[in-house]
Amino acid sequence: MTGFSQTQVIQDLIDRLTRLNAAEEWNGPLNPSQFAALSYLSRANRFSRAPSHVADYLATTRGTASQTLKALARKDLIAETRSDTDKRSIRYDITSEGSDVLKTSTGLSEVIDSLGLETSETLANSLKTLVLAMLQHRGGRSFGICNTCKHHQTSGTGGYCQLLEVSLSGNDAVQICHEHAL
Amino acid sequence: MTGFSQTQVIQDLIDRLTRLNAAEEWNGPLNPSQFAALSYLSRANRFSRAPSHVADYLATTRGTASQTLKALARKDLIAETRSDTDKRSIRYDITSEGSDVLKTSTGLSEVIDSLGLETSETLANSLKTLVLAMLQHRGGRSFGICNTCKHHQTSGTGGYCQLLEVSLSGNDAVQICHEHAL
DNA sequence: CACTAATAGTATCGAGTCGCTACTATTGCA
DNA sequence: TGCAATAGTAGCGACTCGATACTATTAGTG
Repeated sequence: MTGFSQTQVIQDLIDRLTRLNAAEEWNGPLNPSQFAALSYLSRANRFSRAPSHVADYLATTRGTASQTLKALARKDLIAETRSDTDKRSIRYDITSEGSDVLKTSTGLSEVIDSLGLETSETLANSLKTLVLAMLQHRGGRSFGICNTCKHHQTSGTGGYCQLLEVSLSGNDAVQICHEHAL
Repeated sequence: MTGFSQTQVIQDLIDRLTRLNAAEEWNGPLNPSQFAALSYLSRANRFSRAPSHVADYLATTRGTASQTLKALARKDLIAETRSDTDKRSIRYDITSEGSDVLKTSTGLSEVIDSLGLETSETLANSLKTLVLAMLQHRGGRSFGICNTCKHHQTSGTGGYCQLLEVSLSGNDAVQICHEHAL
């Protein structure tokens, strides 16, 4: 009798998109969680590749993230490096095998590519708004690109982070940082 | 060094949205899959509540869908009804307990509600385009609302389906049908 | 400087997803 | 009548997921 509210419609669309994407992401040897973690590690800078950062980014717990990372390490797609300065912490770097796995394009990316410029522009903006609102709602970090951060200082080749007090390579500066703030 | 392509940005946003939504959907006694299946059953008409339809809608296999539905039935959130005409097929109807579980609002719906009319309108349209493209890409059904279908005929109180050759209640006509076509 | 708290990571548990293969009924069709 | 298609399920192995409990290590405070 009653129709559906706009909120319900959107929620349903997101749910379906989620499922379709997940079905598509069972790509090769990885499941969606592993794929997401691997993809994150490939784009995060060296200060943001610890299990706890992955957990934050994937909106899960440290325990679960730890297991997922161990699974990826078992497959030699990532390699673990212990920190010198803090003996508790670990950093996972992507291996060349890991990079190769990410290169195989998913069904989703093909679909997005076929969407047309204006449509994908609108889509990107809508999604950005929604994701930011979600993050704010649950008090999560936004994880932005290093060189768009208020702590970033340009200097010669790379840059400098005023928060961590380290100099940044050109590569560091264009990757995702967990400390990102505006 | 290199930036990110628009496609990559969108794919990442969808991945994050997926994870945030999934984290939010571990609502009460259900996991995301169970929640999605229950939600679908609450909105599907009586011709569309079989395990295979759920599998189609959730973009998974019959085996997995069967297990998820058994789990929901064990919790008395849905009840199974065997068909009289086809002794192979089963229909799962939502129980009142099941409806109650769906009433608890998720974090996602709260966020969408807070988004503003214009923004949510744009979001809905973008998502619709993307989901339809995804479905087309993988050859899935669109699962539209019964009374927007080309087989639907208005008649007095409810309607009539020319494909299934059955008369429809007013309730049937506003629910999701797996046979939906334009 | 010692002691307590916070933090980083992990192991383990139980329930469940997921793709897959194999299997049983039942129905449709030629 | 017989064979193929269809509907649903069981079981397998790998894995996710939240939760809890645990070990190191580091930070902060008196």
